[in-house]
Amino acid sequence: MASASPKILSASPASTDTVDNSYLRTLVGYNARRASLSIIEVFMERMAVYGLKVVDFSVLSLVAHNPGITSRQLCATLGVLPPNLVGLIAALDRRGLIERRPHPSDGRAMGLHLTPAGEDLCGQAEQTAAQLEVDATARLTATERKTLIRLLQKVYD
Amino acid sequence: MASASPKILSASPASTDTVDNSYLRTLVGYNARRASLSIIEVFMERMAVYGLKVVDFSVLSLVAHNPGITSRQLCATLGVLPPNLVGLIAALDRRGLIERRPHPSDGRAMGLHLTPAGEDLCGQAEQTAAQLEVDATARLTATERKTLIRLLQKVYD
DNA sequence: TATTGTTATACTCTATAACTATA
DNA sequence: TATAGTTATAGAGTATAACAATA
Repeated sequence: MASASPKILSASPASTDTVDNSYLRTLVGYNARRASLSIIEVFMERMAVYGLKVVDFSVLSLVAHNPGITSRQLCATLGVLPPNLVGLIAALDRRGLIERRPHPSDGRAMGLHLTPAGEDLCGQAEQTAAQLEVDATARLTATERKTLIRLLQKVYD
Repeated sequence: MASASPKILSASPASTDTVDNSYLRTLVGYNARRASLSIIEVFMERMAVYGLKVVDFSVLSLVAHNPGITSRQLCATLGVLPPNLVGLIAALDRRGLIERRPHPSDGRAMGLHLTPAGEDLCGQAEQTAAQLEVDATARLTATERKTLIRLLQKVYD
């Protein structure tokens, strides 16, 4: 965005819209958060088409690749607390995307499974996610994208 | 954490604590969010010593490097909405860390400045942040850390 | 005694509408 | 008319405590 009337720019540091954030930009945390938010933003937009929030997508995808997974395991994997997952699971159940079946070996737990409708929606959503990722990181080459993922995993693994 | 009794691991996919999240790990967004959260977690812990939240630190640092900056400019730079910055600024003012002076050329705005106490605290916090960054990304070499920052900025710039 | 799933609830963060005073 | 700062408020996200059923 080219700014208008740059004539009166004086020596005063924050006079117009020029803010010096060069120090914050030296911090990994600042950059990771900014990049994360910019990708999540696109994620939210495109998942809204399916009526899914980001965490809904994560749940569907994990259930798809781990049929019979329990709520407790989802919580541990996604960093969500059990009480906050209850309503989310119930909503996906009500929409007919997942099923809660009695766990084969633990009477307390429920095994989660995708319904055919859930399989279908999850498949579409995963394709959308793959495309979205490329779009949201369009300034990266394929190699850079791989490097970025490798370094990010090195941080949190 | 070594898991106990791995003997009874059967063919059932999500029987114990083994969850397959390999698909999610192919997504930049997932990895960026996980890495971001793991760094922010350490950030919160160490900033708590100064009674600062992450956003408080960002505000102090931006005011330090941009004396006279306005609330509006902080909002634009940090992605915070104006109503949500009001209480935050007021609290830093009450603590004697920043001052709100009338803006020299715009009667509606207030220019923000650090007090001597604010300068002091911000300096300490910035040093803590620099050390924290290295600790929170200890598995990265200095070169990898630089590369990571460059790629993250390429995503959101 | 410990754990799964659940309810109720509180706290924080983020978002929207509307007002005031200045531009 | 538009913008800076503010108030009030609503909504989403995240947190803890406690309970019933089962291990």
